[in-house]
Amino acid sequence: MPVELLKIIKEQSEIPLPRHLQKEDLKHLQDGHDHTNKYFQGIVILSYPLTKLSDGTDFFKIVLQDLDNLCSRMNSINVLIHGKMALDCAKIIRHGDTFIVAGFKVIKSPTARDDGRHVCHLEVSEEAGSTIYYVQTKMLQIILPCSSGNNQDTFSVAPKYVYTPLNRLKDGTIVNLYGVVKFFKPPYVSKGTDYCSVVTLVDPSNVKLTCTLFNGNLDSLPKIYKIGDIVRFHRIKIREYNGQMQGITSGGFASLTFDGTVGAPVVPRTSSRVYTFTDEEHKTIEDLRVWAASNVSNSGSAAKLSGVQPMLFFDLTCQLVGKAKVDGSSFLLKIWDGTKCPYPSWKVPVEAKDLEGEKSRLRQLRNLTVDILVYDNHVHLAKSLKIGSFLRIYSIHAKQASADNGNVSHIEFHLHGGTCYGRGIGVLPENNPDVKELKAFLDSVDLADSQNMESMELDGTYSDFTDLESHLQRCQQLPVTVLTDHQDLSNTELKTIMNSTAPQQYRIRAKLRTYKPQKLHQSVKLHCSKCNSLQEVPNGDDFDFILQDSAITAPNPELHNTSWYDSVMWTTQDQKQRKIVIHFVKHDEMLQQPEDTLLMIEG
DNA sequence: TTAGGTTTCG
Repeated sequence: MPVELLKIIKEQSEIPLPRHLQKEDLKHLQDGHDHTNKYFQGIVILSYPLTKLSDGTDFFKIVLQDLDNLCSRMNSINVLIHGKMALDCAKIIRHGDTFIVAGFKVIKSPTARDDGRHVCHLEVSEEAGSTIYYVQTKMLQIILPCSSGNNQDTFSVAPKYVYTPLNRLKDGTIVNLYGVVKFFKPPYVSKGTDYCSVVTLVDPSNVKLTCTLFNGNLDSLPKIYKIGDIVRFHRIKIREYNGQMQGITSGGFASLTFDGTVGAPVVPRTSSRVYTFTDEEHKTIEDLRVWAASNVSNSGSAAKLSGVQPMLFFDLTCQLVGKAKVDGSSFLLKIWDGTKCPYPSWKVPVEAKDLEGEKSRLRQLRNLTVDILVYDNHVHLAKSLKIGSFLRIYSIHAKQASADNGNVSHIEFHLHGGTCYGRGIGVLPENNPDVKELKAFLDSVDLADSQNMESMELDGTYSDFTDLESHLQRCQQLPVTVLTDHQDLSNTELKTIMNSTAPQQYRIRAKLRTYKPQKLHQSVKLHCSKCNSLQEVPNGDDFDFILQDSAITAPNPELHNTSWYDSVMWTTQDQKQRKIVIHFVKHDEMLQQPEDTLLMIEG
């Protein structure tokens, strides 16, 4: 769990907590109990000086009072904060503020008998995966000139940030800014030492800024998941590059990212342990959302597997079911999104021993999973992905592969190398709204239904019709064909007809399984009016052979110089002394300029 | 340092 310390300067009507967290009552805090996904909220009534433990760890102790249990005799609890979080908390905590903590340990309190507080205390640290949400109830009006050397037990300094609109950026400055994400590349491993993410922002000044962000820690780059997300960057360096302003990470760079949807909760995504977030800034986000709704197109290329278009690129939100190494430069991801790809998709052959993932799950979902082959720079990230995690894969190429070598035509999914068009893989957290929606959908998928799909394929009902071109043709047709004839007959099941004796008249409604002739040219025959013989139109190879054959026959002089072409004949200089005739086709009985003339060559 | 938006070619 990320460690966050949320500091709201003014009183806030609603504290933006992740939805999965539930409030825990003071009475229910007991050691040995599961407090996962629970938070405890209290008012700071006492804090002790920041100290160091014997092992050098920073240590800060506070006492929280539970407002819901004020009437009970025992209504306070000790909270012991360790490490970096102790330092952070000591800087900002004041009596009377609201302190909310999740991801704490509940330990028997050795001092309970003496201090009369709760029999347990809470242990809070980064290592324990704790998160603190901190609400400062009163704005401190005094801005101290310098924060170093302050009595931090008494005062905290709320830095006043100034944000520069994108049309006011100057070369060589370090600024704070807001922007709506117009384009982004999810973090990828650069050729240097860091992760890199490229983000293009716009704002109501209608100026675009492309930022190149580097950090050795993946978590420190902005957590952008889609076009239209809103970011707040602090301390980004502005430089001029190719005649345009460019943003680049500077030493103290920090970012917050917000969902850009109007009306969605304003909950920042960040890895910063301490950050300010005022009512004023809350308003800025809401204003930017409204502006973006009509000024930034977020009609990206998101698709479901059921909606993929061959030969196009698309973004997919999905769950990882399996993964396997293929070779040095490519890696296989088996994913599903609960929908069925309407085209036969390829299965990348891998050794069973190389395939990671729960065997029973892979088997259960095998008709709904598709293989995505990722290449080059994406391999490193792909390898690190956890089975079951939720992903957004950006700019997957749905490549149409035609039938050859005994394969039916099918669709292949590639995540090619490079990062053009934001190509890459992003891991979505469980609390992401799109993930929640996908999870709910995956839970609703009737897996028995997909098993039926499989049995259809096995008996050929489906596989005889898996030619991609046929699918494409079928998709282009109207979905319903109304037959106007024989309306007086009701439909009869094929089973009944098979068990009946001929002749009978029936009307059926059935799915097309196969048809003949398979190729259009087989529908046309060559007919000789003299001998009345009927022949197949020759296929490609036979046709070549016939042409070769005619090449050794001398041109027919009777066919020279007609009303619609002029003919010229010459004899080749080689030993074969072939006779070749070129017929220049006339247009309106006139010869054209040579470059405009249709030529027919004989011999 | 890295990348500096604008699809691979497996």
